[in-house]
Amino acid sequence: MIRAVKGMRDLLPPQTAVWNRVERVAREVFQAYNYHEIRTPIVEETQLFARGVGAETDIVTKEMYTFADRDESSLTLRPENTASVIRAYIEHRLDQRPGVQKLYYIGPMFRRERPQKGRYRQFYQIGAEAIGSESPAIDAEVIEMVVEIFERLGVRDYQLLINSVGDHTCRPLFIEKLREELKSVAHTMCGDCQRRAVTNPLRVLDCKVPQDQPIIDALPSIQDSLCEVCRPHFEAVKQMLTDRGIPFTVQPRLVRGLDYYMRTTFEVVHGNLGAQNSVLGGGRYDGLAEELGSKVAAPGIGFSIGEDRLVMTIEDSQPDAARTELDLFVVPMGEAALRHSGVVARELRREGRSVEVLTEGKLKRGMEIANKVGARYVMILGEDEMNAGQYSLKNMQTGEQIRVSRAELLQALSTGAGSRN
RNA sequence: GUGGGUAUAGCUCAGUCGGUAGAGCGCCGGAUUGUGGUUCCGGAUGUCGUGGGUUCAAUCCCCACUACCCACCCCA
Repeated sequence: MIRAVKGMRDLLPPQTAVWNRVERVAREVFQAYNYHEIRTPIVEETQLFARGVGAETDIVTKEMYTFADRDESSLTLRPENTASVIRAYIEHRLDQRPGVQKLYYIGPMFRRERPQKGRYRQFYQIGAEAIGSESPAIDAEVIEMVVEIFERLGVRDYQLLINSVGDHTCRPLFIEKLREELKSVAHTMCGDCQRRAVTNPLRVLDCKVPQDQPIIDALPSIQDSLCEVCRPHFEAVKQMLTDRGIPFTVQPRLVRGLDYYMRTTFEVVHGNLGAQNSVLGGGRYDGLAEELGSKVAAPGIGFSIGEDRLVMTIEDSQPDAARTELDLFVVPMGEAALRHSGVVARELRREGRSVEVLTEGKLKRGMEIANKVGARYVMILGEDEMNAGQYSLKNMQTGEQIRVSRAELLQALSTGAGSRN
């Protein structure tokens, strides 16, 4: 048997109904904030991610699907989409368009990690980028927008964490300071931290080993090291979130794994997700465009939602979210009735009803299937009905059955004929 | 890349102290000639993950492998 490759899954109905709802709501929110869709290729030159995401990051060093094209150029399946969006922004000179460019995307990303709960090798992200402004007002608006998506989806029990990781001026200074401090205490920490203390001191702050927590608490906080530019920027973001009544927690230990983040970073975590409890991550990336070779600056901020994880939380908390809907199930009896059913079904479908016509099997079989697929109504079309020029319409919820003419059919479906009030 | 767990029907699982397997749900048919949901009756489906070893005999014991799940790492 040929199976889907490791870490890549088939999404089947009725589960796909949840995915569609998530994507529909996201698009509605993006529309409300004047964000417009961008679709970039799934394959890019490997260089884009090496330079954009960071040559030393885990994503680039060990998680990318990279392969040689037939002309020997190195291509990579996108592990994330921000680098692509910035590439497109530069390539198509979107800086020449008026105002801040507000773009969103929905699509699959690829990282070759060991799969586990909430982590797949092909996973889906819903993300947005606001490019062309350094204003903290944009940061606040972007964060507000993600909260709006969660709210409209009815997701509860999530927590918004924010931080500022500084910029090219203050972050290197902070890292040095941290490295210094760690020299004296690292040997008392877990093995991973001892390694990180040398390779990537910021990640020490992220350590979850309980014994290390008191030590980490005593380490310097980035919040105390922000420079004259970053500090007021972060203060303004917090103020504007407070203005909007959006609850948040400042998490000074929040460090993101992609090199391009600077100043504002944020994350949304949710319980019931297992170890991978981060359902959204984002932040500002003011130097990214230049890193990718742009002559013009393109300061921006963006986020991406782990759609797989978001869908998981909704499936857990809203069991009826995965439900398919069918307005009418038509059961014709005989060749003439089948032909007639096709014509009537087309009419109703054009009026926006979902209609299914039974093509084989007897009436009883039709009723069973209609019941199992959850059809609201069944229309029976047999000899009696054909002769009378009327259809039998049965409300599957109440069991009530009435006779309607072809002209009355649509109205009967709309008004919920046969239902109890 | 590392660690732990699990592999038996479509799904969730039981089971055989070694004698080639069962339940619930689901699916199909019947009781019902033109009426579903409840009920009753009946049915189909498994190379018991793969390969090797021990044995008269292995789904069960031993070895190896593979797959899946969870966790670490890291991230969405």
